[in-house]
Amino acid sequence: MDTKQSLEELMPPTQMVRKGKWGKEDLNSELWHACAGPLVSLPQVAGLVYYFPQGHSEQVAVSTKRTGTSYIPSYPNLPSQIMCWVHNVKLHTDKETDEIYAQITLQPVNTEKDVFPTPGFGPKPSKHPSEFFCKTLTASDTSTHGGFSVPRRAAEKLFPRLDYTMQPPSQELVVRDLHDNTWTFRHIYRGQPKRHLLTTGWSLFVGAKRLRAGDFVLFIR
Amino acid sequence: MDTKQSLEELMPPTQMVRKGKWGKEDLNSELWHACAGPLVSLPQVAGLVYYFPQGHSEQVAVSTKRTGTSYIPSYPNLPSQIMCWVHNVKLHTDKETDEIYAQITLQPVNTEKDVFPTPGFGPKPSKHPSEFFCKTLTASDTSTHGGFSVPRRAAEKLFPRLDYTMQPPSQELVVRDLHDNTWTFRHIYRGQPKRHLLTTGWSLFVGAKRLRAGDFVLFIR
DNA sequence: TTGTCGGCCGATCGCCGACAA
DNA sequence: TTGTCGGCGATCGGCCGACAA
Repeated sequence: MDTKQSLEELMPPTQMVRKGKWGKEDLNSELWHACAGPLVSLPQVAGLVYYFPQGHSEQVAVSTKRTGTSYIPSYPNLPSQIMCWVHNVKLHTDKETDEIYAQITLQPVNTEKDVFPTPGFGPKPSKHPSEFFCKTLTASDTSTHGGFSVPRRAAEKLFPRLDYTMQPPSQELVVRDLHDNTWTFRHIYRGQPKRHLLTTGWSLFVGAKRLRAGDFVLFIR
Repeated sequence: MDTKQSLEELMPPTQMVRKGKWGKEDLNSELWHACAGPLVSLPQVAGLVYYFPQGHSEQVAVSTKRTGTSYIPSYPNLPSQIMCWVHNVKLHTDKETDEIYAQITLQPVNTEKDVFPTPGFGPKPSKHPSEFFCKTLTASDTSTHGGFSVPRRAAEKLFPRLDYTMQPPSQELVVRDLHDNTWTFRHIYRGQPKRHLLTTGWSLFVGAKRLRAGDFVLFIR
């Protein structure tokens, strides 16, 4: 199972956000979109969209692996697309896997005229964070043998600047995940050649999130 | 959370049964009743029972801790007791906590005459195992520091007899839980004064079942 | 009779730079 | 630049009898 881990830096100390409950809407919305990627944009509440029943049905058939007697009903007389009014859009994250998804409540309408027109319609682009970094975890990253190797650019762009007069330079990174849980990592710059590492605290995170090589983490500022 | 752990000895090697799926009905039924205790007896399928809606509603209200907007509906015109025909009785165990419960399917009837009479009605006592032992776990039992201290009477009555010519006397105990999972424990008789202990394998069981001091285990033969 | 503890030893964790891809 | 490894010290797991409740 691939698990996307998102990390958000709001301000020093660094914060990491993981999929979860939405306490601060702005914060988590940005994180959610960071995980979803730039190609995903959600419809606006009170906007008009087309709902494609067959496409949805096929998605459900693939994503739910039912066994035995259950089956997917088909509705031959259903139109291929249904104009709908967007009642509500709610961002979610799976509490176990941190996988993100959105819950969109739709109400069918016959024509556009059935809906009270609202100025400013149309696909408004969602806010995607400009400062982010995503890394696929290596075997060394998830092993109990050591910590997390931070790509240089990620550390320099997103993490609070280290005091390089220290020997070795290091700091405590306090980070929040999407569930509003906080995690503390030791960020150190050491080794020959020099590299950024997350050491103390990282293994707790790997264990709690059950991360495996191939999963990925996402940092945002 | 208190978790009841039941252990069943069928024949040497010793077996332990924990709440779970019902492969062998006889085996698990006996275990289920061992966990439920002697005061619990279930109605027979095709028998007649009285259903008390208010009592059931109060039970549900207590056991489900709903927060916020949900509420328990009340039906003022419902009779206090409803005569029912027992369609089905199914034994269950929670896969996470091993807590036992029964699912009883009822159908309301107006009078006894609506039901085709069957000879041999009445509360037939459920089979309760005669040879069993139950122990509340101590801090030492669940600690990572050591194993499980077996009460002398339990070991002598339920476990296969040790070969006391060995130094120290010990054997491998293979045990099955209610989910039909098997567990292997080293059973040894040692120490000064001598006592029965479960050592190797016990900590795996404690970890997998997330047992805490205060939970209890139940052995049956 | 049995719950808790100190002692002890081996396994694992986790921090380090070496080295190479 | 960064993934993997050997080295190593610290911690933890888990088996033992001592001791006392």
